[in-house]
Amino acid sequence: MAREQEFDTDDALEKATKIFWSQGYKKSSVRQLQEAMDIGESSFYNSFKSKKNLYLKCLENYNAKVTASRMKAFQSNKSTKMKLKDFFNIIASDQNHTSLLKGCLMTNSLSSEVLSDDEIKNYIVDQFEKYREHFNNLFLNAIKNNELPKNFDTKSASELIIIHIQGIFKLSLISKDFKEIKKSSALLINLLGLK
Amino acid sequence: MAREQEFDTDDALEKATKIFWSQGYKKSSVRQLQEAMDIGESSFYNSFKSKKNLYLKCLENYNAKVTASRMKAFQSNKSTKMKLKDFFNIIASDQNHTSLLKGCLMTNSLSSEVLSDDEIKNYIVDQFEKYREHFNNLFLNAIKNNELPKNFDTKSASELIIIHIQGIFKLSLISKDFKEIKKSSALLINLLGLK
DNA sequence: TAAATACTGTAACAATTGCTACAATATTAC
DNA sequence: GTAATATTGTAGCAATTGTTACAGTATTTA
Repeated sequence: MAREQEFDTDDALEKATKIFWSQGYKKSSVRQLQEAMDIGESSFYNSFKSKKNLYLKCLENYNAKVTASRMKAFQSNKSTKMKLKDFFNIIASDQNHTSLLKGCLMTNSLSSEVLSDDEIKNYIVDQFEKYREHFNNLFLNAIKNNELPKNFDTKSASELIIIHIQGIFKLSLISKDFKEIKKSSALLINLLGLK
Repeated sequence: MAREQEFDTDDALEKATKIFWSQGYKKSSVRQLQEAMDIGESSFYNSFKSKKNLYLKCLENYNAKVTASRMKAFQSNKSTKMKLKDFFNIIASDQNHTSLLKGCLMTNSLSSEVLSDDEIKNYIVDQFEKYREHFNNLFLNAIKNNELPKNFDTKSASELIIIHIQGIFKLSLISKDFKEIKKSSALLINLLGLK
C-alpha cells in the first residue's frame, strides 16, 4: 500500500490521556497534546479526527487500563470486607504518590464544558451504571455468603461506595495528607458491618 | 466626588457567580460574564481587576450565601441525627431542581486550571478546613449528649461526611435520579449509629 | 461656573483556540 | 522504475481569549 505510520497509536493515546487527566479537557490544547504525543498537526487530525474524539478514545483507554487495574482488588478469594479494603488502599495510594494523575479522568473535568456533549456524557453515564452493578453484585454475593444480613440495602450501599470514591477523587485534588482520607474509608467499611 | 457607579456590585457578583457555577472557570469567558452582569469592558476591569479576582470574589459570595444557607440545618435544637438528615435533604433538593447550579462552585472547576493559582487554591483549602472543624465539633457534641459512644472517631467521621458531600456534588452532575443518592445519605447516617 | 473625578463605550491589542489546505515525502504493489 | 496511496510538515485560517488604551460622559465639590 503506502507509507507506514511513524508513531505508535496506543503510545500516543496514553500520553494524551495523561495530559487530559492532569489538566482537564478545556485547558488541554491541541498544540499541547500534539507536543506530548510527539506528532504533527496532520497526523493528529488524520488519526484522531478531532480533540473531542481523542478525548473519547482517552476515556476508553483510561477505563481499559487504569480503572481495570483498580478493580483487580475484587479478583481474589478474600472476604468482601478485605476486597473493599484492598480496593480503597489501591485508590488511596494512586492519589498518594507525587504524580499529577490525581482523581478520575472521567469526572475530573466534568463541568458543563464536557457535559454539553451528549456523546461524552452518555459514555460516562454508562460507565457509572456498570460500576453500580458491580458493587451491587458484590453486596448481593456477600449476603449469600452470610457476610451481610439478608435485609441489607445493596443498592443504597453501592451508591454510597460510588459516592465515596468520587468524593475521595475530589478531595485528593486539594489534600496533602491522605491519612484522614484512608481512615475515613476504613471507617466506612467497618460501618457497613461486613463480617 | 464624581459620577456614580450605574450597576449594583453585589447584584453583578451574584450573576457572575451563576455563570462560573454553571460553566466552570475556564469556559466562562470575560465577554460572557460581562453580558450576564450587564456591564462593559471598562467597568469590569475597573471594579473587579481581572477574571481571576472576580472568581475569588464569587467564591466568597458563594460561601457567604449558598453554603451558609445550607449550613442552617445545624442551627436548631434537634438531635444530631436529625440535623444531619436535614442537611443532606437540603443538599439533595438543591441538586434536584432543574437549575443549572448543581454541585459546588468551589470544587466544580477544580482541575489544575484553577489549582495552579495559589490564591484560589489556598482559599478553597482554608474553607474545607473550616468544614472539617464544624463536623468534628458536631460529633464531639454528640458524644457529650450520649448520642455517640465515647470512642467514636470524630475526625474520620468528619472526613467521611465531607467526602460524601463532595461525592454527591460530583454524581449529581451526571445523575437524573436523585432517589438513590438520597437513600445512600440516609444509609450513611444510619450506619453512623447516632441515637 | 469650573475643576476634579470616576465611571462608561468603543476599539483594538497580541496571544491562543480548534481546525484545514496543500504540497512534499515515503512506502507499497505491480 | 512507475503509479498509487497514505503519512507528514508548513502555513495559515477565522474565531475567541484576557486585557488595555483612550476619548467621552456624567456627577460632585468648591
